[in-house]
Amino acid sequence: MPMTIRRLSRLLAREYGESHWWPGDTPFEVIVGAILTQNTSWKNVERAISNLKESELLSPAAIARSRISELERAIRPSGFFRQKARNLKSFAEYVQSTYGGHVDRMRRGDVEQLREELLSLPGIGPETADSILLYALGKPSFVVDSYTRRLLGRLKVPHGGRYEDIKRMFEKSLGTDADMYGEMHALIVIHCKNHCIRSPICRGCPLARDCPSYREQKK
DNA sequence: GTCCGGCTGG
DNA sequence: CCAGCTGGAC
Repeated sequence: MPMTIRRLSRLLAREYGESHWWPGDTPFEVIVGAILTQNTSWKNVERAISNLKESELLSPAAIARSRISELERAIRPSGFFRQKARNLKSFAEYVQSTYGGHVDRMRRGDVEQLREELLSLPGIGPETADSILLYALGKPSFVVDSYTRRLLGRLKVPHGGRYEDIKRMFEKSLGTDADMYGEMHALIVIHCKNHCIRSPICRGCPLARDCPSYREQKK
């Protein structure tokens, strides 16, 4: 049976249950995490966020008025610290000037327009924009990451290949519920960390029966 | 395609 | 020791 998104979500949910994922005490903290975790393990992001807390640098206002050098020192454990410090500051300044420092006000208005707005900021690409929309603001905007691409590739689920193509494919199959999107993306990450890593661990994989790559390999 | 990067786990 | 990390900009 060819794998569909619907079937994939059912199999992963059965295997891993609910994840209740993306940590963060406030929406702004979730956004900071989304920027810091770019191509970086969450463990290192936790250190960086912990440093920001100790330095009282976890609000748009505080970051907007902080010095880049101060930010760099705090977020150094999360890697790419020079660009991420600049990007954090420009995001904080954007929240200050556009939303009066209130992240919650970002929820108003059209999702597509807000997405474009986020994409126009430095250091905010498609995945980070969608992570912010989904996990910080609760908007139904599906997140596509390298794990998602790898998994679809192994399962040989046909798709256009571009970010927006994959995003739309998931959104068509999953309805318009933000919680469903969040859960699905989380399940994909958990699954790929467990099994669908670069050199796959197919023993015990809940998708093996439906995975063309597994069947090829077994020959 | 290449660069950015400290840190973790094997 | 070194491969890889829930990417993005150029």
